[in-house]
Formats: sequence, structure tokens, C-alpha cells
Amino acid sequence: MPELPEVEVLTRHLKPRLIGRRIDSVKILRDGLIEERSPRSFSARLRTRQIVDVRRRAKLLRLDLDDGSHWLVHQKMTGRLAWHRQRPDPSPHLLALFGLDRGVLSFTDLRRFGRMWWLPPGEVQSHFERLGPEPLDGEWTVDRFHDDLARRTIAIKQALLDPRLVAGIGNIYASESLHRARIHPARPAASLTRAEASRLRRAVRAVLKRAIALGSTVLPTGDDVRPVYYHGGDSEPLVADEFRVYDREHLPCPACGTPIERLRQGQRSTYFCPACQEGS
DNA sequence: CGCCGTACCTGGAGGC
DNA sequence: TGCCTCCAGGTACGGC
Repeated sequence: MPELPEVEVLTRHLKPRLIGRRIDSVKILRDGLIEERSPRSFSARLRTRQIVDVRRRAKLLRLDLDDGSHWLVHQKMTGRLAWHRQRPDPSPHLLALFGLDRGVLSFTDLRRFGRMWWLPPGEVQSHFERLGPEPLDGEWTVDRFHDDLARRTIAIKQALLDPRLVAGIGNIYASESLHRARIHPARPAASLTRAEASRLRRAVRAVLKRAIALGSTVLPTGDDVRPVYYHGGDSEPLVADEFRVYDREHLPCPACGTPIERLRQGQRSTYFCPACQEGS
């Protein structure tokens, strides 16, 4: 599941279903899913452990186990960690199954970029060391953001995607945040004034919070190539309906009606409104 | 340290 | 129908 909001919503969804559960069985169906150790030893570390907490850091899911060790899951682009009451129907993209004392966890991943780690007690912090501040935490201050930007010659859009600067922002919410802040994505990061950095920080936080409040998530089937963003409820609209610029090339800007344009930056697409986001 | 390109994968869309 | 190229949410790594 892609970006910070979707991982946050998943974390909140899984938390009540997983806390207190015991892992009875582990089945790893594909080499390469487990980092730094064999699937066999990974399975042995998890089996019979109880899950005591479920949290998120950047786009990583962190499950704390009752012996003080940690189970990390990164879904990357098409990975889906999903809870089921009963064993799910077979999927060609199923990579792992975890039998619990109540329910089943599955991990499917069409592109197989997703990864899992088991970390012994105390090692989880070193795993997070290279990550910058959480954008929704107080530690991500305007001063810190503005100072960090001042040292970078890359475009502001690409700076937003650098997890050392601020963690958890991906390609979609980077475009959305810049539009909301009315800042052109190609502006050199160091050229932003303090006022602009402040505006952008507020926009990032508002965009992420809004997506979380809507219950943004993607279908856990693993069969969709394109992400399918949903609100929480049954008949709720797609979160994608609220995107103001992302994947909307040639469509009118919701703010001013000017056609949205697409830009290539570092092999990724950026969407923006040339009228609202002036001045590269 | 910063920046850039590439690699990891599969499959859908669209052009011819 | 088939074949080809491009594109898709993320991050790590090597080279400069």
C-alpha cells in the first residue's frame, strides 16, 4: 500500500484485530520476501509469538512481538497485508500466509517489491535511523524543513520524496501538497522562502490528514495493477476522486479551470496546475 | 554529502 | 490477434 495515509489507515484497521493474537503458523511461498535471513529462520522467530502492538513508521508497518522482537513489513508498490476471518481464496500473487489463533494474515504482491524483516529486541531503532521526521509529528518544524531545503539543489517535488528530509510522502501526495501550497514542482528546493516552506508544510499535513480521515486504502486483492484508492465505507467514493492534480493531465484544475499539466522529474510523473503553481 | 541513473518485478494500455 | 513500448504507489545502490 502506497503512501503514509494508506499505511496509517491499514495500521489502525489491523491494530484491534492483531493485538493479543498468537502466530500459530507461518508459510512463506516465495524467496526474496524476507530480508537478511532465510524464510525458515524468519518463520521460526515468528511462530508461537504473540503480537503486542501494531504501529507505523513512514510507510513501514511495525508489529511488536511478546519477546521484545519486531516484525517489519514494507508493502512497497503493490504489496498488500490483509486480515481475514478465514483462510482467503488462493491468489497467484500470494507470497505469505500467517495463521493466527483468531483469523489469518495474508501478504500478496503482484510486483514482488514488498519485503519483511524480523529484528531482535533493540534493533528496530537502528533500522529507522536513516528516516527523517514523521510529517504529522511536532518534530517536523518549519525551521527544520526550511534549513533542510536550503542545502538541496534538487527540485522541491523530488525533495518531498526524499525520506531523509521527511518520511512517508510518495508520488501522489507530493503533487497534491505542492498544488495545495501553490508552489511549482520544479522550483529548486533551496529557493523556497521560509513563508513558502511553512505553507508547504501545512499543505503536506492537511493533505495527509484528509486522506487518513477519509480512510484512504487500496484493495487488498493484489490483482489490481493500478492502485484503487477507497474511502472506508461501503459505497463511499474513491479517494482518487478527491485528487486535485494527480493523474489528471489535461483535466481542469479544480481551483481555476486551467488544464493540469504533467512533468517528468527523476523518471516519475508530476502533475501540477501551471496557473496556480507559477514560477519555476 | 548530494545528485543521477538504474535495478528490482509484473501486467495493463495503447499504437501499429 | 500479436508485438512493441511505455507506465505504475517505493527505495537501495553504485558511480561521479
